[in-house]
Amino acid sequence: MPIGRGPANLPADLVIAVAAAARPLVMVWGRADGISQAQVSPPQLRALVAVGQHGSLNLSQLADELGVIPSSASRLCDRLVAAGLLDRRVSEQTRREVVLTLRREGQRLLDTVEHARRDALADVLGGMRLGGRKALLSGLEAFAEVAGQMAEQDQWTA
Amino acid sequence: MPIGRGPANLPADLVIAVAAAARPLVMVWGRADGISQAQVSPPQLRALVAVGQHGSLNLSQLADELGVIPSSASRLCDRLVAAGLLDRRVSEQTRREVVLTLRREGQRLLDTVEHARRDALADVLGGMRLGGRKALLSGLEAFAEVAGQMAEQDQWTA
DNA sequence: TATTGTTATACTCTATAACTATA
DNA sequence: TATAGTTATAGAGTATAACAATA
Repeated sequence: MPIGRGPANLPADLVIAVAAAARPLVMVWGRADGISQAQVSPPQLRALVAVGQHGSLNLSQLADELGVIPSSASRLCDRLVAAGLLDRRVSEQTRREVVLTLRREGQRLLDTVEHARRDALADVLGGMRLGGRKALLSGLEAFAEVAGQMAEQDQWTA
Repeated sequence: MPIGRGPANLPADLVIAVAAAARPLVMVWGRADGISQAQVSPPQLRALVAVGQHGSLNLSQLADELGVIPSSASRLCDRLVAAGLLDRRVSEQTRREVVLTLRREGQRLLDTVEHARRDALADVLGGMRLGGRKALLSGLEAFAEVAGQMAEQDQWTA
């Protein structure tokens, strides 16, 4: 068990309840990705998101982010470059690495997806009471803070 | 705009904040799916989840649930049946339909994924304060209730 | 004739293995 | 020699189109 973690006397009921209650939010979140499928496949969208979040990545980093091997990531980039969504050029520092960045069209696609995601969330939030919205936001922020701390810790550990 | 919905005077800031705060929860949720990848591909897992949630489905219903065409769903089922996770038999009522149900191994795989999901959530929940956990649960439940109502409404509309 | 499902074909995603180029 | 990336090959996922079987 990782240091400073573990099921710290958590009632099992709470975990089960959160897992059940979170499903609709996850489904609404994921639905927005669908509007990009006319232009790119789901793996291609994930690649664009990964590059967008980091600003730029090399091929191995992208493969790690996607949980695939570099070979697969390379082929994925072939198609994104061909589609004009991604830029792949040789690094000027170390000429055996490549630098992946979003092209304008790629960023535009991510913006479209993010906009659709907000619309989908707003659709539900609009039907909630003020108290529910406040609880949701503060609860998600508390979750995000702890999750972020753990991600940092993992980075140091690994 | 659908009747009784729409961005009902929602501050744009709130929507943006929720969209940003929800991302870590969605990521933690999705991470659990990874443990199934030794046995099945992501699309295969989605198919098992869909069948598991409905108890049984015919091929067209499964295709609808997955957002693919029946042809693709048919091929997907070929492999799940071959893997011993899914049962496909001709309906006794209408002999041109098939009835898809989980086999014991398929249900066991879903249970494993659900368990991993709860572990991943518990890992973060354990690092949160009591107030944060309460807010998260009540907020998610409020979201889920509204999302559920909208899903019902859509079913009648469609 | 309309509905349900399967099969043939082609393209994408992926891993394994073998390769080239750089450090 | 080790690292970064690409290419060849093969199996899985998908859509389009054509088909068979049932209602």
